[in-house]
Amino acid sequence: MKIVQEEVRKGPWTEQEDILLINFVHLFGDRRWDFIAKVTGLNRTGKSCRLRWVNYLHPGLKRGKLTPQEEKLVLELHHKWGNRWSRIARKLPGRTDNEIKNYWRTHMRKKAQENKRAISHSKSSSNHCSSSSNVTAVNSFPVQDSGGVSFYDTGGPDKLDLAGKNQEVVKEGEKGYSMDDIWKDIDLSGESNITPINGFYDEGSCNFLYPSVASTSWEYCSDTLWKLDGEESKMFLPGDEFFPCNEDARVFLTG
DNA sequence: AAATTAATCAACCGCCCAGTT
DNA sequence: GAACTGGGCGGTTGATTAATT
Repeated sequence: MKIVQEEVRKGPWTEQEDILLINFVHLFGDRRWDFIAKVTGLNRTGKSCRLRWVNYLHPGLKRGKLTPQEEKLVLELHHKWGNRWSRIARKLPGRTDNEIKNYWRTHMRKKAQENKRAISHSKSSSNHCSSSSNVTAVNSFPVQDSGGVSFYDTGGPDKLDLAGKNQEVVKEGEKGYSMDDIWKDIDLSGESNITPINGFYDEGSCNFLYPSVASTSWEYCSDTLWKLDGEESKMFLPGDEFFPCNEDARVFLTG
């Protein structure tokens, strides 16, 4: 008899774990993550389950690269809100905060490198520069360095708000690269033609809602189980042997 | 073809906040 | 009102894949 409690599982999710999680989320909704973590018997934390659901399993998630329109929107919204990824993500249907965060990271890294190159080139080739102030900003751009403060943590207009939240008030400019600087930087590299995308999003009309989990529907589940063909998907329906793998869940389901 | 570097993605960590007891 | 707990968020890291040398 095994008495020692299994360690909490970490690392990549298996397909079976995914399927279990999907099933239980459809049953219990996407709120009670600790409970779900327990009843699934996955030995994952509630947080881990939530993350997996939100970032990967949620129906309606888009796959693939951001479209140019989405990229524009991200830039625009980041300009507006800073690193409020989840907030930005809400304006991009089907995209997660994680995805946007990753995109931004990549994007800004690329930008920094491009600028670095451009500057070193302009330095060596000539000393006339029409926008020296921008160059100063760009020069102070700390090129990606994992650990320490992220160079792309620009803070944005919400900086004070965030700083207060994190109890680390950072004066504008002390980090070397303010939000304005980044925008100057982007201007420099020819992306200044970002204009508000009318109609694509607006504060009041963010109506992109995934089908309510509470109103569990196995039809919409078919979207989620994209990897399964009809025959396979049958096996994940409630009542199937694969379904409740945990005693708690069995009790819960059968009453 | 192998090695190296860059880009991307998925997941964890730690902090904070809101709700509950 | 204090303590506790769960969920959400942003930051960071590690693994994988793609591109380049």
